[in-house]
Amino acid sequence: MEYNFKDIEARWQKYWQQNNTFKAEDRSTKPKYYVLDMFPYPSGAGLHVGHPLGYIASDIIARYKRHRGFNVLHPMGYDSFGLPAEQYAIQTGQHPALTTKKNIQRYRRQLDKIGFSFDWDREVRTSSPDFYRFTQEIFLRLFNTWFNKKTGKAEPIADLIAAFSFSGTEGVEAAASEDLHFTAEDWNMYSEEAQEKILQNYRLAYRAESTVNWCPALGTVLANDEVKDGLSERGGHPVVQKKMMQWSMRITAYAQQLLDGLEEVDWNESLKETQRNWIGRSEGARVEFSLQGHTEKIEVFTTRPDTIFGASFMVLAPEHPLVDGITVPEYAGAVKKYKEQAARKTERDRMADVKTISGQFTGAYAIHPFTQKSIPVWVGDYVLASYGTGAVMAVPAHDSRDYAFARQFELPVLPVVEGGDVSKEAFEAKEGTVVNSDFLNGLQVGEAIHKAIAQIEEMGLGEGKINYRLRDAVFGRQRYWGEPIPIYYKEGIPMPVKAEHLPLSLPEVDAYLPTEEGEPPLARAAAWEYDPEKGVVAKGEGYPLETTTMPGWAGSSWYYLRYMSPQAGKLVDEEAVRYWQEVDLYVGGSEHATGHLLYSRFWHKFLHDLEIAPTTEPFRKLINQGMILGNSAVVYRVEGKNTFVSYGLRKQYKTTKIHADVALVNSSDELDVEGFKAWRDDLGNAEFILEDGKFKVGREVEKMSKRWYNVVNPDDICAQYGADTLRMYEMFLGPLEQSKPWNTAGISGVHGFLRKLYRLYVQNDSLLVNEEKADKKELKALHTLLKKVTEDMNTFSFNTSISAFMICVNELTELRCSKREILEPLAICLSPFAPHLAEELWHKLGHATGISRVDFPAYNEAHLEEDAFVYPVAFNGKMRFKQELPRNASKESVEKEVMQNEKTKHYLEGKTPKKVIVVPGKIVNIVV
RNA sequence: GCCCUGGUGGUGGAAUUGGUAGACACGCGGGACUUAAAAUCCCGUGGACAGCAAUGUCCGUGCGGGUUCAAGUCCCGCCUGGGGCACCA
Repeated sequence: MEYNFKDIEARWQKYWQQNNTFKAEDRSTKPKYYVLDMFPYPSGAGLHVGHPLGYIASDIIARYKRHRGFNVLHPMGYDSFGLPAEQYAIQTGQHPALTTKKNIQRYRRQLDKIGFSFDWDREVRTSSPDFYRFTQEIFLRLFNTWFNKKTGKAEPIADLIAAFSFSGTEGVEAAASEDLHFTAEDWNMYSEEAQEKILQNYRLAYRAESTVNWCPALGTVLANDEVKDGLSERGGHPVVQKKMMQWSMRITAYAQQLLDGLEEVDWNESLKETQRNWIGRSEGARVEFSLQGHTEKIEVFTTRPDTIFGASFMVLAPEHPLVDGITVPEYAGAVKKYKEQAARKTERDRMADVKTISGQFTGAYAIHPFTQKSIPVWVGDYVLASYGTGAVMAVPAHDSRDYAFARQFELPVLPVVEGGDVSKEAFEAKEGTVVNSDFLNGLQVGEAIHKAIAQIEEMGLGEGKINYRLRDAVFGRQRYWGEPIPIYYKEGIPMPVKAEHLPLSLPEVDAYLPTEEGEPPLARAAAWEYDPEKGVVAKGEGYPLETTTMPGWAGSSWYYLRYMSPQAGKLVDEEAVRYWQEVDLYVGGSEHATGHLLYSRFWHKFLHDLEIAPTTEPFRKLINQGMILGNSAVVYRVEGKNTFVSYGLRKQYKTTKIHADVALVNSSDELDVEGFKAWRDDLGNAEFILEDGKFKVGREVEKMSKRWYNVVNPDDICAQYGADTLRMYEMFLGPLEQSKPWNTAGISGVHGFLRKLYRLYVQNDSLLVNEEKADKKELKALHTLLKKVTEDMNTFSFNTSISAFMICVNELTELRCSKREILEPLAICLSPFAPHLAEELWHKLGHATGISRVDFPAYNEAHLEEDAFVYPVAFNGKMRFKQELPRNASKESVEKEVMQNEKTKHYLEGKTPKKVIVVPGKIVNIVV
């Protein structure tokens, strides 16, 4: 019997399930290893071959670590709240819970076929009330916490209230939306409502009027990372800026820690860089400029305080609160008009419009703090209200945007750093000698920045300051299919739902759309009010409950902790968490760099402050698997006709491209014409212009998507070649972290390898394995493989491991080696990659128990050694011939042997070499 | 514009980190077995030139320089694919 993967795979998948083979222990004397995949959103389309790529890699590591004696936690679950299920519900009226359940079942079936070693007892689903009650608990903990800058930690809001009633804001250093000042008397006199309003300024989960990304098509707000180029990431709908009362997360409190934490994790550089860019730390100074005839001052933030003497005008954002107050009557009309015009522009317009410079003079003047000269104050939309202070001191000589503005409105340009020619463009380099700057003259830019800040602080004009680009994350979504926010409103004051009433379950609604008044879907629920004694009650019987739900990233920000104790009746079981600590290896796509991976670090640091999470970072090592791209097939239709032309002849016609289903194309790019005709109604009577009797398609590499008909389903591959072939082929395709197109053509090589390997053990239904002693060559073949695989486990270079397997098996086949001494370790080594086949072989070798926890065979360097080294002999660095020499020969004797060789003499042509270089074990180079 | 990454045969990709470039696989060409096909096995396969031949010589890792006995690998200057940030002061 040939290698019958169908039987083998079905048998061992059943065996693993029945024996609970991959159950992880929460208490163990073994060392632990936690290897995690980013859990999927169970979409209706099911899995394509790109999805399992990362899961296969993590499964290889998980299985390998088990062989190495680790207690491995390798769980899987579903990120099952989300927009697609909800939109499907809107269209069909089906409850999203139902479609989600169906999709999960399909995912599970597909995953099971590939033979992963997940501990399914630990499965989590973010949309399950058993899970989201704890997501809600974390929300309440965030609500009840403020960030103390002095300790660098989250602390109970009660402590802050105590501090306020004792000494007001004096001595309090808190992360806050606004810098507030009041005394203890003030605080104690405030109404409860006023006090709560102030507390919202400090809570880590808080409500605030903020400018949000509103997507009218989706009817909801979006976080910054969910917006790409002014369009929603899901669906690509336009997004506009809108002011709304919103729940937010004070992630900015942790900006510095999120930045610093990147130093201690083992992630790739580009991902760290993406997060650094997103956090966007910039060092500089806050400086106040007085205004002529006003007591208010304009505050600016600058990273170049050294250029302050070059400040020749100031620009306020159109939304800046001082604009109206300082504008002189004769400019009032023009300023008003300008502000309106700016307000009409969406974020997208502004971005598309970077080159048009617009602005308006206010008629007001500020006073330069050092020269006392008056400088004009303008309004301009290139200054953003949301960053820094919403105002800038313009130094046109050394900032290109200020420069463009100055040129447009003919404002003075004063160079203060040597090295540029400001007649053409701004000189922005952070180097050179400062000039025309009084006490800064002669200093280098770096020194001047420090001195300027020192002087600004001494004169009480401001201070050194660090700004971050990172914004607080909008947390409320006007949607149905998400975690309800456990808050009710008592006389308008947000109050936490009591712990005993969690989970606050999603109510039934009659439709999944917003109400006619524009309220979120939850406002439709018949029972969506709250009584602190009874819990959720019907309309009119309690206080109104919050109607927005949490965003998609809420559940995924802590699910990795839940896997440690998935059945615990509390957030986490302390003992389990103490044992598992953190995720040792996290595998997932880099598209989550500024979303999930940042938010979960934020929550983790918060939970660490509460002493729930033992570590400061959640994911020790992170690997981004590349995307598997689709290899689309395109056919060329002659314009205006229902005639298609083969790829090679397309240039002779005027054609348009049409995607064809890749299932209709064979590996030589030939189209199944009859299948294509039957594929779509309009193609039934299509004509085809062939080349050499065949119709060829063009190929294009694109994202794998239903839309391009280029989706390859792993089920089909499993049916045709088996899961082990699929697993190995996906790894063989190329480096894990690289994106690459799927190409089914190459799969035969890997499949052939597995059959060849099988034939080492079994032929004609009988076991070939014998008990003879292995010889040197056979041991070398095996140990070369063991060494390569062992080393590749650290670098995730599974593609080269598989090459090593092929070399080893080719060699053993050639040697006709079927010795147990070789084949037993070979089966274990294969187990992480092709687990079904490895189990089968292990069983055939006579072992009654499974292979999964058998010790991984160690390689022995002694078996890799050769009796003789083959030294390449080079002349002037060019290789000419090779010479075999004893392994333990000294440098000198190698040199002597080589110099006496006939060929050497031939190449030397009687000349004496200038130099002879012997690199032991590598090369001999003779320089003539 | 700034930052991070890559660029190697017809294709996917190797190369012990400065030491025989192109491992392994696909594809292609040739052969064996077979009535035939499938399957399997063997040989060849970067380019150019010379030779009946074994073989030999030269050129070759995006481009141009440099360091070195020796460069895909290190340094300088460009070109180019992918990703991130972006009127962020």
